[in-house]
Amino acid sequence: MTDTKAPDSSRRSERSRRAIYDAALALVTEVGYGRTTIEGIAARAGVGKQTIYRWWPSKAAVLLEAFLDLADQAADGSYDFPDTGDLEADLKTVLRATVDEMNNPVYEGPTRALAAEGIVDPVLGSQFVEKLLEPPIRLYVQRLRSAEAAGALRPGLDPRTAVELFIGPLTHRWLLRTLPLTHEYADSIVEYALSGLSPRG
Amino acid sequence: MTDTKAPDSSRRSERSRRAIYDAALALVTEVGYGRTTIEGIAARAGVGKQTIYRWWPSKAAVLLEAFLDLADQAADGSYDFPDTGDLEADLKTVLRATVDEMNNPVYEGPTRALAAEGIVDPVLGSQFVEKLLEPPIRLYVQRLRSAEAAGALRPGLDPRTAVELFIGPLTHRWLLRTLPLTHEYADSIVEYALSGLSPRG
Amino acid sequence: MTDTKAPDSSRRSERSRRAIYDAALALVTEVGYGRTTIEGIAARAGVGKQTIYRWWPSKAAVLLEAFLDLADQAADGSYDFPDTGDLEADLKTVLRATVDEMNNPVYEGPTRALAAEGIVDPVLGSQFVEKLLEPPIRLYVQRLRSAEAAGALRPGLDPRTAVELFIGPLTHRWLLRTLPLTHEYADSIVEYALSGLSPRG
Amino acid sequence: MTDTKAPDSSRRSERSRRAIYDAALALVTEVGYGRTTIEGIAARAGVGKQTIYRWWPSKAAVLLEAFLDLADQAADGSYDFPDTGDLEADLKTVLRATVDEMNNPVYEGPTRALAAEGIVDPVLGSQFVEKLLEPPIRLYVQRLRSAEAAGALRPGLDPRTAVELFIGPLTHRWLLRTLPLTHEYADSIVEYALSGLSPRG
DNA sequence: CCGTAACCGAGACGGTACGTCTGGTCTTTGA
DNA sequence: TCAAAGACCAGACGTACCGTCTCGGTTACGG
Repeated sequence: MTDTKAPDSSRRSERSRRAIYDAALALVTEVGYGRTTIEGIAARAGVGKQTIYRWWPSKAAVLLEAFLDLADQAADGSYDFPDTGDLEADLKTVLRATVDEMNNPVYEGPTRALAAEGIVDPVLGSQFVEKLLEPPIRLYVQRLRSAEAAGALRPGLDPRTAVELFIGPLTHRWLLRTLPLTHEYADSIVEYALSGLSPRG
Repeated sequence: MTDTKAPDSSRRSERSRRAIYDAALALVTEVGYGRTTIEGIAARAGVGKQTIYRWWPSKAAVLLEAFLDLADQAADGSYDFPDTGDLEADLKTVLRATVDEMNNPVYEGPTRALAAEGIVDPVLGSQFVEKLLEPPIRLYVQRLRSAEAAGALRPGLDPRTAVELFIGPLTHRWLLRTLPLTHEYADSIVEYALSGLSPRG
Repeated sequence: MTDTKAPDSSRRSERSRRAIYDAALALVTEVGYGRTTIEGIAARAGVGKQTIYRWWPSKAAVLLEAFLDLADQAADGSYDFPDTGDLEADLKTVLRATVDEMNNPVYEGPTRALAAEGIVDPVLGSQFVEKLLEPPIRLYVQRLRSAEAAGALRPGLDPRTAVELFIGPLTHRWLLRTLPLTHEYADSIVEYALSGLSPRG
Repeated sequence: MTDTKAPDSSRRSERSRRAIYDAALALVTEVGYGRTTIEGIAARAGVGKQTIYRWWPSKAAVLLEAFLDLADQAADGSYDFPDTGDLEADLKTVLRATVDEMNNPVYEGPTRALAAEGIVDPVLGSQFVEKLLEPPIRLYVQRLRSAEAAGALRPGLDPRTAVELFIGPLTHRWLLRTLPLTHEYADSIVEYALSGLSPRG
């Protein structure tokens, strides 16, 4: 046995959890992920270190939950994907919004830190993907299916692969900072992906 | 002035540098990036810690150089991009090779570690991009220009954006581990990007 | 404020303290003071370095306490000064014992090291004097006062100065190793100091 | 054989030696013995480290020589001991001068440092004693012999032991800082030692 | 008068230890 | 009965010096 005891989650202090979330997010934005330490979070939250170790396995896990909590509060369940009937316009709307989010300094720091951690740590990575990335991707897939039904897409395409044709390039530029992420770039991606690079017959 | 003194690189020990590269790569593959320490590298290389700190600013910088050195040795100046006249086939060849590299456990560990570090540290990130990513991208751009000249591409496309339509989705799957990276996926990306997702007129 | 935090001494681990004392004394006798390091003490005591730095400001301070602890154990409260009525004999007895102690290799190493450190570091020096040197000196002073009352000493002498007439020369030979420290020397000191160097009237 | 080569002292750079002496003394008075390093001396003297290691075995040896050189310059060969015919007065004159020297901050730092080092390192200690302490002691011995011849001392006394009755207590107070070193103390020592502590017959 | 052998300044090197910081565990204490 | 507080073992951090070792440059003999 490694775990001597499993903590009783019903007795968990809501107060402490909130304080830990707040402290973690504040520290990450103030000093960056690398200089954020568990000791620092505990001190700032007015909480014993053990209270953190009891409930989370790592600094990244704390931050992921804190970030999800933040996102939940912001989202109010408002998750949806526009469907005006014009696929190209809808995709541009969403990708431009994504670009704005990626350029928003409030989210950028923590998200980069989590993505980086997830790249190296598969367990965290899968949580990151499942909880943060998959939900919007599923909305893309839905929208593409409806477009296919409406004859706005070639039939027989794999929707997952198609989605990645849009978000792959964006993520690439964002993570690797090769070139600036702009609305124009988002528009180009949509146009190129829909029309194809080959000359039209 | 930040640096009070710059070391005299003409007196640098080639022997030590090589030993440090070897030790760094070995440790990263054996115990992972997170558990690789500068002390560990120094000990394994039979080198004083100061010899590392004298020449590199961080663990990541050591590893980046070590990895570049490794790549240089492997490459033998063989960098080129196939140009058989068949753009689609050439792109598939290259993307499949990229997939193989990304799945090769020898390169995967250090590359992920460096990418992750670069995501969080802009200075390292720009070096990572410039030294590892840009060279192949420039070959893509060349190939696309030659295709455009041959009438195999729609005229007026931005070649950088076009390149990212291919490598963006691949990088996305690789870094975020959303779905397995296969040759089939590489082929699909090429086909989708060239033909476009919209129904052909 | 210099000290940001003072550790809570009520939660101090007695186990660690003992282990540190033992390790420190063992190392000093085995390899000498100069080659005794805080890292070495910590390793030998099976203790984190911080546990030493938390409670002592320096290697010398650790050793002083360890040595005092050793002396306390040895002493059993047995501190006293002979008073047979024969001042000269009593002084010879005590000075001969002091000579024996100074020649005892078990005590010599640590004591010399502490004395040397105290000579250079006034803070440590005052502790060394107060805790190790003063107690026996006070016994001398008492004995001399009783001798004065008994008419065995010239009246009006400053007892501190008188004491130093005995222990000063001994300490001088011991610290500076000018000539060997023998019982004969101790006897001579007592005789010379009591009778004076001038011809008797 | 341990030393492979002995350096050729005839080719030694006088310039470097002087610069090293100056740097060593300056550093010791500025930052103290403990924080004076061979690297620091070399840098300050504008000298390669090897030039120090070539000619001296240790930091203490450098400082001892530097200090002897300083003393030689100050002394101008003026070494002598007053002999007015009044032994008590002569001794007080000399001891008061010694007290002044011990209290002189210019000499105090380096001398304490050397004494401390000599206490722990027997080789250095014997050099310290032989070169700095013995010469004046020999003058004392001479003066005491002349006093004995003049009938100012009890016959048959061991002059070395007698000398230590004077300088032992002084050294004791100086090194251990038990009580302040004053001219009055010097006078008392002379009086007590000459007349003795016992009541005069 | 010209090599050659040494010292010299400079500083990179393999190391050791420093004192600090953080990770994760274990213990005590107050509410 | 839990959580705050924080001491504990462990060990990496980056720095400072150690003493050794080249490396050119510069004297200063000795053939």
